[in-house]
Amino acid sequence: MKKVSEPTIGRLSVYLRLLMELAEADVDTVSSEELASRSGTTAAQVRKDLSLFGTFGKRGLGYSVPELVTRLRAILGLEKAWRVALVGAGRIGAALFGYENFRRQGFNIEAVFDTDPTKVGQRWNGLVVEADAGMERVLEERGIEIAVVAVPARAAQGVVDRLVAAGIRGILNFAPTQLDVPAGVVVKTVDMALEMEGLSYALSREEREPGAA
Amino acid sequence: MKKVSEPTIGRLSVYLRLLMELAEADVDTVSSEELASRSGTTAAQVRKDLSLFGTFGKRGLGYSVPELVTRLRAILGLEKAWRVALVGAGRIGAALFGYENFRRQGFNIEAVFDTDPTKVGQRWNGLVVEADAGMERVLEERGIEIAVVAVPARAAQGVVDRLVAAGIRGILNFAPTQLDVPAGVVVKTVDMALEMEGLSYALSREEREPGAA
DNA sequence: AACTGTGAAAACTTTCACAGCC
DNA sequence: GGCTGTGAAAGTTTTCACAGTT
Repeated sequence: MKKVSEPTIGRLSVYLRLLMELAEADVDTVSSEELASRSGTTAAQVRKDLSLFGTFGKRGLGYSVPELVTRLRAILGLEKAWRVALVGAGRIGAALFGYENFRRQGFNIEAVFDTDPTKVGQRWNGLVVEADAGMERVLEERGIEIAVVAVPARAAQGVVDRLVAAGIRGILNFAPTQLDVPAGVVVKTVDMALEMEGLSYALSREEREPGAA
Repeated sequence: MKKVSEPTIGRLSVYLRLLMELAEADVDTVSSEELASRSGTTAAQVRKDLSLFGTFGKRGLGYSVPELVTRLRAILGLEKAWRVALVGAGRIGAALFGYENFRRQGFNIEAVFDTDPTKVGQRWNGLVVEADAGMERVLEERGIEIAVVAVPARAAQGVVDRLVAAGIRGILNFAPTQLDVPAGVVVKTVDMALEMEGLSYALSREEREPGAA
């Protein structure tokens, strides 16, 4: 298989979301042009992205919505349910825990950890917040595959080292810090402050040089 | 000025964060190599990124930490305090409201809106959650410049249209949906489900073809 | 006629490599 | 000697444009 870029994978996720909406509305065929306009890209880009994984469309017709949903779910590894642990039961952790879009795509949070003794023992919608100290054992017992790290920046690398040692190979990181992990472990960082600074840059540039995008 | 790419701006934010840590630790000089290794990029990339905005370093020596902090803050538009409104007082809104890194970089949340009558009137750390209906007036009265949209996907476009009509030109969007805005309005979307699907893709690919990055 | 799949071209981003300065 | 600033080269991603299929 050819090499597939990060932005391509992001767009595939977007297409999948749109396709699921279309399927919901009983639309059964869609063109690359339609997918493009709904996802803010171009028809050629949609076709190129999909063509990296096979030929799913019918010339003259477009793509079958149900088929493409199935294909994209397979490509993105969303046919199985992933077992997820949440490390850090603060506000960001709570937000994620309640985030419906996670569950819907098959990401099941099956353990929550925190160091704070006042949080340990709390019931979160049927799950009990567990002490950080027993994390490794619980991860193994429950076959957790993905961890969401929602702890303060200074604690993040330590947590990640323990997760990696416990065999976790996928990490979604909310701590605004660079994380070092060995090859074979995948980290995605969600950095809200960084996006906000991107806005700040764009807005102040518009003030300085009106007309710039 | 030359055109500056999105990834460059993201890296500048990362450099700034590192530089502030270095300044905290009273380090006064740093090389591109050092910045690069701490931010997961290359020395050439650091120098190229900075050189787009001026010549800040000293050959043979490196960069002055305090000077570079000042310069980057100016470049990113972080010298002023931005007035921010939060639309949606759910869990994601609450997480953002308490997020220290926002406040620290000068993003001050000065209004919170929600449609839910049980939320309206709640005190959030000194701020009162206000009814969505009065949003436009409050935005204007308080001179709000940036809005954070943390409402359900189906409500997001409607909210954004109202924000744009009220003169907001910068939006940080947490709703997993494509938003249409006129030219001159900047939207950054934080999409956690999308990042999670990126992890799913990477992990299931490793299972299928071991050894792939 | 409508629309996909895809090589080739264009645009963009990163890396290299070295001259120039401290 | 150490390190920056930067043109030129390499690599990557997007767009174009059209042959091919239904």
